[in-house]
Amino acid sequence: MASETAPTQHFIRQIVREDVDSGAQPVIRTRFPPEPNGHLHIGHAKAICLDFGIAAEFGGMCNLRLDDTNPGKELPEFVRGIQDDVHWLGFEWAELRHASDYFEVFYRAAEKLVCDGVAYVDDLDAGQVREFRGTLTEPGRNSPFRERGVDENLDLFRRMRAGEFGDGEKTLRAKIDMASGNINLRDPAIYRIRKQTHQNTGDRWPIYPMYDFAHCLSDAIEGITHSFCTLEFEDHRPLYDWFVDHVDLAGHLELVQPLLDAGMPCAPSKPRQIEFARGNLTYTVMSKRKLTELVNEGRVSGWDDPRMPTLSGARRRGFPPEALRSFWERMGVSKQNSNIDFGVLEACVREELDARAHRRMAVTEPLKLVLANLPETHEEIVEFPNHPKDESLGTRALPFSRTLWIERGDFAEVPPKGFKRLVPEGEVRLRGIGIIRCDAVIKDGQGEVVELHCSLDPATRPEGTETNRKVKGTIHWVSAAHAIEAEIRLFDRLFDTENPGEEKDGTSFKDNLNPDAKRVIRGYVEPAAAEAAPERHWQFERLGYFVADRHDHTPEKPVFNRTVSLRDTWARKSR
RNA sequence: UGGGGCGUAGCCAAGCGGUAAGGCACCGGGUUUUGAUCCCGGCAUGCGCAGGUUCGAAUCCUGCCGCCCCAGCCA
Repeated sequence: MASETAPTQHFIRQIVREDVDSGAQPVIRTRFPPEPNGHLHIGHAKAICLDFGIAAEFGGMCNLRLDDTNPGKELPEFVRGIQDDVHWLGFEWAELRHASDYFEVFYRAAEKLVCDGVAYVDDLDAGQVREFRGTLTEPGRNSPFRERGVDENLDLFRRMRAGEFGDGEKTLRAKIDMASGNINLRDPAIYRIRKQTHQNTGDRWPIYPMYDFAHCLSDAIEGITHSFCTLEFEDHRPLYDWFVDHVDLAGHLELVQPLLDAGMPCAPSKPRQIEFARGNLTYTVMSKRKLTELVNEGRVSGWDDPRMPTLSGARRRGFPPEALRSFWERMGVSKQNSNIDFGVLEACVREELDARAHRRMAVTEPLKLVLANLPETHEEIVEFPNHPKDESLGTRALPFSRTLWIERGDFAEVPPKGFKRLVPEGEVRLRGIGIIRCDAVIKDGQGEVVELHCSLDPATRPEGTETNRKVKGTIHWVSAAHAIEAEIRLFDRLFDTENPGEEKDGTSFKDNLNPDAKRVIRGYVEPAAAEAAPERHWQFERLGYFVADRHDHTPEKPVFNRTVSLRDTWARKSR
């Protein structure tokens, strides 16, 4: 396992720490609250790590709550996907909830606001509401329906619930302040009419609560102490507090009775919303709209395409969940908008995989190499360690024979300066075998190198007298007669510009797609690599980290995805 | 003369009045049967700018400048 660096101090940890130490919040409760209207991506992983991580760190609990208050956008397929992704990342929720579990409570809470005279039914349509709202610099005006009496409001609201009105005909609004500089406080909508089937509650409700109303009350219902969300909700916080305070679930437990009756224990809290900055990554996009476009237009094979920044894509690509977690831990949490270098993530992936991926040999661009001084029939099995540093990972049997495949790039007739691999008349070490010398270069009619004839120095074999003789290069190989042909999918960054989502000067983010982000080739792998179970990670020595494809790989027809290449200072230098 | 946030190295980020942590990247060097890993060293006289307070300021005060978010019956 990769070594965990000390947790970086950040403001959220400090706040929670203080609340715990002062006794203000002896038990920490958090929640991860996605809307089930799409798939989770690496950006969501930051929130997941924070929500679940803080709870775990302070001995508290974290719920998974599906914020499903807008029917029509939400699908059961997404709620399943979200659960899978959170589990895969390595977290377990205390309770799985849906905001829709609380619809009855929300409704009662809304009736309470009506009775308290701080909510009213408005007949204005969407366009009129917009006109009355004012602008960023001008105050809004009161709706003509703002001063309706409590009885009329209550009657109207009940009829909204009974389904007597059509979509958009009426809304329930909070009576706050149409002149507020904070537009969220200009009589925000609490309920809208939407006669649409809901993914969890079917056709039971013709009206649905708005996010601002449902979210804070859901938090309170679940006894959430610290409610983390992203920066754009900062100006919603006054409204969050307004609803929590005016509804006052803790002081009106009758509102929560439906939950108690349903056997859902409930001790409402006064949750505190704390905002942090999202984490963006270079060379990719995270917006749901853009990701959806890539999927729908067939630019990628699906939500779990290994090039996608979705969690299912990262999984298929071979990014270990531990790497995603250590990545976000390393990045910290702050309120500054950021654009994190994709290389940091890759470094985390390499760190994790270096520690635990078994080594195997594979050749992606084969060139035949014959060890001419070995007998035609020479064949042996060498025992080779799975890891250069961790002996506990054991060994595997590696077949070796007279005819091998090596990497075409490991031979050069006219070597560039600094080249350490095989050249005519030159020597190089064959990994795990010994030192070979290139005696002859065989070419075809076009002058293309098709075969190398080499001789193996027996004294440099592991049991020989000159095992430790030094040569400058070591190359990898597979035995031609024993190697298994495999499909190898070489993945790279999805986009070839740092900020593909910018779309300046009328360009589309899709113009920045990296055409080489996926290359499918056929190569050869040693038998012990082909045997892998799906999702097994290997390091193909000198090439990179690969994973057996979750869906397409079988030992008979192996398919490996390149997760990330090895760090390559040679390629960088010779660039 | 709308409201809310944010400015510390190329990218993240700690710092909470006592003299700029750490990671990634980058540049040197060492070890190495993976040009990997690992190990050592270098990388902000400087914290958006300008003033002020103080023995002492990235930290406090004032004024500027820059960037982000908000006018859904989305979340």
